[in-house]
Amino acid sequence: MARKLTAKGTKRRSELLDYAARTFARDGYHTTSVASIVEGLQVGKGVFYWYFDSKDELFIHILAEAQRELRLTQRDAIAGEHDPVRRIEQGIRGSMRWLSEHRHLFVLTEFARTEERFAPLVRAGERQAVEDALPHVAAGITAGLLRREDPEVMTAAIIGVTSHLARVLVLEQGRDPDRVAQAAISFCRDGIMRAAEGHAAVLAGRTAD
Amino acid sequence: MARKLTAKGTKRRSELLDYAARTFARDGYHTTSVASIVEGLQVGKGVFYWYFDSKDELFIHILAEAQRELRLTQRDAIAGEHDPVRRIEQGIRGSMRWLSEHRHLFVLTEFARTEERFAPLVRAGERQAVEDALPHVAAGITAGLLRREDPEVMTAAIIGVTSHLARVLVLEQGRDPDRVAQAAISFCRDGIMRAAEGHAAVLAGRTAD
Amino acid sequence: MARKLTAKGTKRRSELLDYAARTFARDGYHTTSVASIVEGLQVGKGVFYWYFDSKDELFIHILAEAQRELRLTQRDAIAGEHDPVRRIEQGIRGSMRWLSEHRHLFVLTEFARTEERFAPLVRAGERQAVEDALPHVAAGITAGLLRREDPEVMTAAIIGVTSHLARVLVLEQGRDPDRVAQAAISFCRDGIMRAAEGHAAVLAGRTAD
Amino acid sequence: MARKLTAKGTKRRSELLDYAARTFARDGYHTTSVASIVEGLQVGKGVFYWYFDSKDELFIHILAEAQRELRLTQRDAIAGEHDPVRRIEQGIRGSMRWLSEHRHLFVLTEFARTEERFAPLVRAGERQAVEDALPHVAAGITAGLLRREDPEVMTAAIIGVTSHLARVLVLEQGRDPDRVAQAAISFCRDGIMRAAEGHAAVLAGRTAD
DNA sequence: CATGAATGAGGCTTCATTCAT
DNA sequence: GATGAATGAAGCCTCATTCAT
Repeated sequence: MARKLTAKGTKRRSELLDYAARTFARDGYHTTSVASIVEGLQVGKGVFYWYFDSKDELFIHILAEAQRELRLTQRDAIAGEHDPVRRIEQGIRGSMRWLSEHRHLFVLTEFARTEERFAPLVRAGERQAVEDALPHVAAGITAGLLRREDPEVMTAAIIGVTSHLARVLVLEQGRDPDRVAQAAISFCRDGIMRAAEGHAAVLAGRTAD
Repeated sequence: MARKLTAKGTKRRSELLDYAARTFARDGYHTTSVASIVEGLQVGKGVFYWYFDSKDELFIHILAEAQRELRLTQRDAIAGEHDPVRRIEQGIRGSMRWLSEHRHLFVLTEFARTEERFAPLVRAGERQAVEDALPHVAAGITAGLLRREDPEVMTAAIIGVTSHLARVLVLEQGRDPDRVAQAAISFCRDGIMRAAEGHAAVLAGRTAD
Repeated sequence: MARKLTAKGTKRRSELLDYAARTFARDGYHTTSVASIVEGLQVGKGVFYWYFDSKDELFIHILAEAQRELRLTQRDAIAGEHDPVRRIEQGIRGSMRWLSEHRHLFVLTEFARTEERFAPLVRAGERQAVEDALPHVAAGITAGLLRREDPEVMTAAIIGVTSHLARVLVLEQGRDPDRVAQAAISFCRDGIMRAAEGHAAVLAGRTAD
Repeated sequence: MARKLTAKGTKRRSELLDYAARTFARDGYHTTSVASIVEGLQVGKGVFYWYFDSKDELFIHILAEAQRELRLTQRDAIAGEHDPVRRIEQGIRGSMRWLSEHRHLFVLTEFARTEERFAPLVRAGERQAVEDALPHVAAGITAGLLRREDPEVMTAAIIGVTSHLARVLVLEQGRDPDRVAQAAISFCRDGIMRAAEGHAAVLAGRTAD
């Protein structure tokens, strides 16, 4: 593609992008036909193929854009923050808010994972996310703030908590994203155990298994 | 359907179920045609429709069966364990092992969420999972073992950690499921923060936000 | 086919014949599958092909049998009657009664006409019906009882009135077949015009067209 | 459907309608595949579904259109005629001519009656036909021109004569429609009995049954 | 005789994509 | 830039028929 677009053209293109993304998310990628997209926008079929090479290309574009935006949001969220723990917390907050505001893009990632031609993109994005967060976790460990565990595992766990709570509590149950972010942070920080003595005892039991 | 099946028939049916599940997982639901399934099993097309009403019905069946099996595995895993915390830990171990052994069923759930005709099933299964785990979390709180937080949130977070680590570390990176389970447990128990003093300080900062 | 059948076999065969005929009539020939027939009778598919070579053969058999029965009914109805006009009347009565009692066979004839492989059978049956009735009409003319018109046309018209009233008034509206038969007879005998002088006048008008 | 069609599109659509109707009539509805229709018109398979939602929908459209046209023809045929008897006669003439000119549509109605999803349409059309003709018959009775019998029965009988003679004499035997129409009229007017004395005698016999 | 299982051609329909205007 | 029309491969499913047991 890479066409030079007029102002009107640019607008058309984002309309397509946005409408398609929402429809894909609501009805599924395969269930949504190109015909239904152009019909929904009241334009001819030619329009679609004027702006995009194919349905797949359009989808990939949506996906890439979503990843880019989420990443920018996270970057903004932690800007000006230097404490590694706070950076992580702000990252969680930023992600949660973005996910709640772009819920339709969330499910698209999920779908993309299920087809081999799209999956690499998702995996790359995920690796990127880990790479982005990893330094802060590592710094936290180095600074003696965080538990001395495999930082990659920790990072993955944080992402797991954040995205799952986003889906279940924010998207499905409609809870307030900031509150949920706070809960995710709290969980990630301290886990479920009551602090103090309890630890040692149970850990002892564990080791005995 | 609900056909009376002979021994041979029962076997065929499972073959179909299993082969289809693996193919759906590998290539995607829509990308896998009924034709390719029967071809893979070297049988005529009619065989498929002798055992299943439709491709959708088959898929739903696979999904339901997977949820049932995972649930049974979890039940078995915590059987004989009375301590709530240990129950949770064993639940995580059981789930992780099952997910690693049935990785193909994992991705199917992910896909199912992306189409409205399948999504309700997934959501129901997820609610079920929360309901199954919730009592143990609640019991842990009552017993003074767990932090006094919204038990539903905690449960969801545990599930989020478990499933995400299963995917990223076990399925994608091929790590040992038992080790990953242990890591998940550790994260869920204690979070990322180094115990002791750190807490109060940062929490104070948090409140000031 | 032409298999030697045991007593049980003969019964099975007519069960199939009857059930198939009713189902064909209710749902249509193509819409009724062999599978649905054997299922409705709670037998295996082998049974069907034990008694009949094919679905088409079965249908043709039903058709032929129906024509034969109707013809026998008509023969019985006019037996012992020597007056040509009365013979016609009794033929109408007999037909009407038979049609009302075998309504499902009625619609099958209608369908058969729409496919070239069955149509000849229907046409042959219809020719037969005309040939059966024609002599009585001809005799009526010779005897000076009936109008001196093309007897074939008259015969066809009588059949048309009978079958159409059977369908609309008896089958669809549920009226009493004997009453309808009487109405058909009355119409065929005297037409719609009031007797006497009216005729000439209008006929004169007609000729002037 | 309800698509905006260009001139070319409108033409295509009629081609499909017409070709399909003729093929359905010649070979039967089920025996005619969508594939054979588009092949016969030398177009791609998609063309069919560009203009119609389904094979069934197309068929229903053909049916409805045929009923509409026949009705218009009848209306035209009796236009300018005020005498009820003449109206009936002209109606018969018009119908006969139309049926002979659209013989392929005739058999389609017959088929439609044999499947429950189409049958209501046919029955509705038939009721309409009766309703259209009924007033003239009733008027004829009131005016003392027609025999004082149940007008609905008379109407149905007239339709029965007309359609049956159309099929047997015009379509199957290829006789001249105008001549057949005249014969139908004659039959409907006066029946088969020679006028005058015969009546009373036989009617007496009838009553004695 | 009878059953459950299997076959595979063929039917209807969808849909990404292309094209003439 | 845009439209309606067209293409045709491919998908899901049905069903008459056959076969092993």
